[in-house]
Amino acid sequence: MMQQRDTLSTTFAALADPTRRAILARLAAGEASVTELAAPFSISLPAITKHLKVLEGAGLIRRGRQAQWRPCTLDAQPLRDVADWVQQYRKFWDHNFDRLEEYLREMHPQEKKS
Amino acid sequence: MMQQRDTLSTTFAALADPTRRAILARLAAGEASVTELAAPFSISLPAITKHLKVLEGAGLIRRGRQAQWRPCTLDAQPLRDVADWVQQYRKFWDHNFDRLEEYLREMHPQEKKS
DNA sequence: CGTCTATTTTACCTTTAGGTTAATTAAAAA
DNA sequence: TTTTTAATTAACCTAAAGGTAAAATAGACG
Repeated sequence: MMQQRDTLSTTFAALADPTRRAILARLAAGEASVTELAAPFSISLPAITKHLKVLEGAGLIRRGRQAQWRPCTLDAQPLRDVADWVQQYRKFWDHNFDRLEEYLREMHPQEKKS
Repeated sequence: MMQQRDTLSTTFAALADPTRRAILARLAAGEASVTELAAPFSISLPAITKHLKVLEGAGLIRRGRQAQWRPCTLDAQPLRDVADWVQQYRKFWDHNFDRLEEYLREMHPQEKKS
């Protein structure tokens, strides 16, 4: 019933699976092929392919071509949006939030927050 | 096929819906009843009840009782876990990450990261 | 060409997510 | 006690998520 999801929903949905988060963690260490990414898991290769499509659809990975391999690389940009979103709520758990925010304003005066 | 999800997966799944994120945003402004939370949306009350159960299951809200009302309040603790998780990837988008991390060490030497 | 390796597509299955309407519970209030 | 307001439960529907096995595609290589 939600045919065209907003970006943040797509990102969160992609992150809501431990296999996919493990794939991202692996890619943080560098490029990897589908078979390499599949190795730690007990699920089938087509299942991995599907997970990779979800991650690609969320813009969290990019895919290349080298012969018959499809090397995957991490793209953390959507994670930045997640960080920006969640940091709105920081004041609800961190009482030192105001000091941190002040620091960020001083440190990166050019980076405007929405 | 995933009968008992890990905490982070449950949290991300709860956040993967715009209605639920809007409910959290509303609760950031303070306690609200179910009817109040439902007001901005065009979906039925039972649907809201379900969303609230998902949020409660993820530990993102708590529910009280006042007469026939069930006031909801925000609990941002799981969002802290999200922030901790996503910040692992900060170096992939933020080149000033190292400086920020250093600052955090100086500012909050008592707060250890996992 | 035929074959091996890497990956995807197809077709299918089962469970879950998100929604509905109608009925029910709970508490206040007339 | 009956009614009104607030919210949930029950029963149901449809679509999407996550998985499978088997077949198909793509490219390297003997």
